[in-house]
Amino acid sequence: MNRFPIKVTYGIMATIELARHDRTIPLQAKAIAKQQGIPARFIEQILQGLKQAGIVRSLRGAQGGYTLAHDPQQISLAELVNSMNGAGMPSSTANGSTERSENPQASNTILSNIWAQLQEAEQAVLRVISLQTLVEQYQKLESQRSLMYHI
Amino acid sequence: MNRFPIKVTYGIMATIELARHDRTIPLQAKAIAKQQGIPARFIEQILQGLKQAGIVRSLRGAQGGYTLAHDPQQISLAELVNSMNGAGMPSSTANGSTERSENPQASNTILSNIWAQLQEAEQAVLRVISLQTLVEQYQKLESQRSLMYHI
DNA sequence: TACTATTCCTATCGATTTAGTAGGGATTAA
DNA sequence: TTAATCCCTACTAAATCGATAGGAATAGTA
Repeated sequence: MNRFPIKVTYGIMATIELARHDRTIPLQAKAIAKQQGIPARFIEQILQGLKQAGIVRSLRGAQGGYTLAHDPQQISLAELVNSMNGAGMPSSTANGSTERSENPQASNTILSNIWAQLQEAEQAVLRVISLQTLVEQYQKLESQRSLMYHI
Repeated sequence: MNRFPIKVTYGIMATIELARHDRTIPLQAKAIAKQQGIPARFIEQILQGLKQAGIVRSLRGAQGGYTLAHDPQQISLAELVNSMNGAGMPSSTANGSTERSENPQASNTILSNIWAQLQEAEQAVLRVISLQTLVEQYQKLESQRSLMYHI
């Protein structure tokens, strides 16, 4: 059961697709959408966010498209997920303080602290997974799938 | 920054309040609401969920209310959080399969696996924190707060 | 130059979830 | 019998999620 927001899921699928593609040739949003079965106009938005985060580069105009800004080994899943959850994404709240009331209650202090621990535990998992690893897992699963059809 | 759903936050606040209270005497939803500044009709619903999960017991009628079902040392934060996120809560989807499409894509397999790792990391953090610990932290912070007023 | 393919920017929209509110029935101590 | 309490169900406003839509800006190519 994958409970990542669909935006995060799509963003990761897109970067996997970019990583599998020749990095010297831009890959179009439309091509990624078709390949991975993602709504084209939606993946455009997500790619904008990934660009803002410096994870992908873009080239406009005919023959334009997107390329990875760095080597797949240098991109951690933490970077990917954080860039799509947090600020900088098109649909993120531009507002400065949408914080929940921040009452100085003891319970709030305690829960904020526990929340921070959970965040750190999550980051620890995500930091050790690279895009390269994802691509390798992807290729493996895809080749298994093609073997299935062979039987 | 506390980003637990407010339902979870309130539920934890309520159990802390119950743990601070004489366990042989039921504490009313209304009293908890007043003490912790939670909407009374809302905390009622949440307490229903905690009851279904076996975390609190209830007594109906005049002089009724809620008591903890177990010793605060025996109740982990994992139990609390899980009981309020998952099934059994009044507002949970009773529907059997609201799963997201479950397409057999490789990317979905990979992300499901990573999601499971994140869940386990979260549980590992929550399992080692007991309600007793929360109460101790709460008392400490409250006493600090009363010292502040003394200066 | 004109044409076409592409990214980029902003707005809108329907469905779902969240955070409550509301009404009233069931139960029980006094 | 009455008042206090939990219990059950429905409703609702606001936020968030998962898109869709229109069109401006840019760049390669004929």
